[in-house]
Amino acid sequence: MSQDRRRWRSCLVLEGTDMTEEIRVRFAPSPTGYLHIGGARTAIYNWLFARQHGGKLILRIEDTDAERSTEEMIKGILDGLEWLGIDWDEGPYYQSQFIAEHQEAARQLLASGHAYKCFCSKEELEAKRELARTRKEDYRYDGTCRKLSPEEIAEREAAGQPYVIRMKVPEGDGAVTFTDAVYGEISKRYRDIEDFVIVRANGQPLYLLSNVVDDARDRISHVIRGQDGLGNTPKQILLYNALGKKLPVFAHMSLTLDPKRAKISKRTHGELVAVHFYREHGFLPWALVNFLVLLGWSNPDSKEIFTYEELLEAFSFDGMNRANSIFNVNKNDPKFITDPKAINMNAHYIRTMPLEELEPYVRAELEKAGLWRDEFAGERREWFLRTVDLIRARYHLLTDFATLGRPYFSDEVEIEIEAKARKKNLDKFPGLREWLPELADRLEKLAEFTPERVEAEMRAFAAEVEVKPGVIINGVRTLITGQLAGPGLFEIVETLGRDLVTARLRRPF
RNA sequence: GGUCCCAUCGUCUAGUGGCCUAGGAUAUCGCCCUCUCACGGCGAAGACACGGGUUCGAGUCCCGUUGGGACUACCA
Repeated sequence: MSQDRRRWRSCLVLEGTDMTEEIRVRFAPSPTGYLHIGGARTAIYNWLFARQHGGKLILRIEDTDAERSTEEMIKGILDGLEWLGIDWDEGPYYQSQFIAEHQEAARQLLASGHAYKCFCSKEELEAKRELARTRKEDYRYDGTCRKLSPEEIAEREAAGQPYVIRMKVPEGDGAVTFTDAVYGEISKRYRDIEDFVIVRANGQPLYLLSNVVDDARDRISHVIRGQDGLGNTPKQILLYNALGKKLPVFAHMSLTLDPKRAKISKRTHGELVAVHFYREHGFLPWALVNFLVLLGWSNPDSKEIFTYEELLEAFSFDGMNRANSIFNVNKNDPKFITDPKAINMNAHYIRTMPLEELEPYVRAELEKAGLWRDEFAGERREWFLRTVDLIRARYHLLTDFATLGRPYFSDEVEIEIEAKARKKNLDKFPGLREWLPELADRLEKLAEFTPERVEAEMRAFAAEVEVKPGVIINGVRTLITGQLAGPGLFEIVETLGRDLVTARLRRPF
């Protein structure tokens, strides 16, 4: 990578657009049923760029692949965006509604001599391609129909021969050259571009054409998309020029790969790469956004945790990395359901965000698990928030509140005891079978049930039965929470309250 | 195969020719804190793909090799 590329990157963004012109970007997913993290990342960058410049984000569904696009498929995408907090200003527009316009553009190209009708059949083409392959030559459409005389064309048309429309790529030594806002100057020689098809034999326009026509109509000023669009950009530029449309600024972003360096996809990774997977597994939307924005982008002072405002301030194409990045998921890892850094970021927000902002998320988890009680939002709200605050530092996912948090929010006595905890804190000291119920009686009689008094009582009790305080303390923790680990015991005791604590202490184990 | 793009710790990355004995984050390990586990604090280990140039000096510039990725459809 050359370093001078960096220098003009920031200027370039402004260069393509004078100040009187609106910044308009678009996110144009095909309706695959759900938003995957690669798409989400693209959407995020577009959204940030629009918001940063007071521009507009247009949502366009590229649904021309009819079989694949259903109402539900589209909804999956929209839900994902909405959950992430990405809002758009126009749309969703549907590419399929503009097919006539795409066809009209092709007619215009035909009329202006920028395109031509090609009567070669698929079979002929395949044969030529095969021949080239056996000869180890590289194949490009040979332009047979480009040389057809008007008479020959008329003749074939009269005979009802089907045809596709091909773009007439300029001949000679020239090249298409453009400056990408991330990748710098990209150049592709005409001779390396074949006369590509823009309209099928059945009259359906191809993506390359549709995309350009749509972007031009929607007055897109900056095309921010995955690097997989980089190779097609020269062809699209040819189309823009032939159509007499102004070029947008192109900004391609590196791709997101899996640990085997393959492009992440629904096929090979399934749910793991779906935004809704993260939603269902207890991610905070902003934590995901924050993580995703860092996948391929960074800022000079290495800041990693951003508020929305900070991100708007900091974001720039200057920080885009041109190298693809790896989304570090290891299926089968019992400890990490996804990239450890993503989880860490989620945990960071869980333990540091304002309690009132966390509250609705925890509530939703508890509701899902049947642990929610209305009083948590009413007379016990203060207790609820304090309890959330007490346990959140060791949770990584919102779902932890419903699983690991169960002993805290449920008033059932027979809380399940983890095997490891039972072994280490209960079984190891058989005396606890007598001591713990006895301790329950003593706690019952305590004048004041405060952390201080409970602690004093327990330590005194430990001294009486001649064991280290830890034996009693850990035994109590295990019996009243079922867990090996957790907050300080006396805080737990205070949160659970006397009745629950003594009840759980008296159960046999 | 052709074209284009890319290459710094396991992963995300800083790096704009001397501030680099290569910095941060995460993950891992250790110590401190402590009733446990986290959090927090401190520390350890861990990278410039390779080879040539250019230069007084190269992670940084150039060339090559290797490796990876994308594009290359009458898919989007």
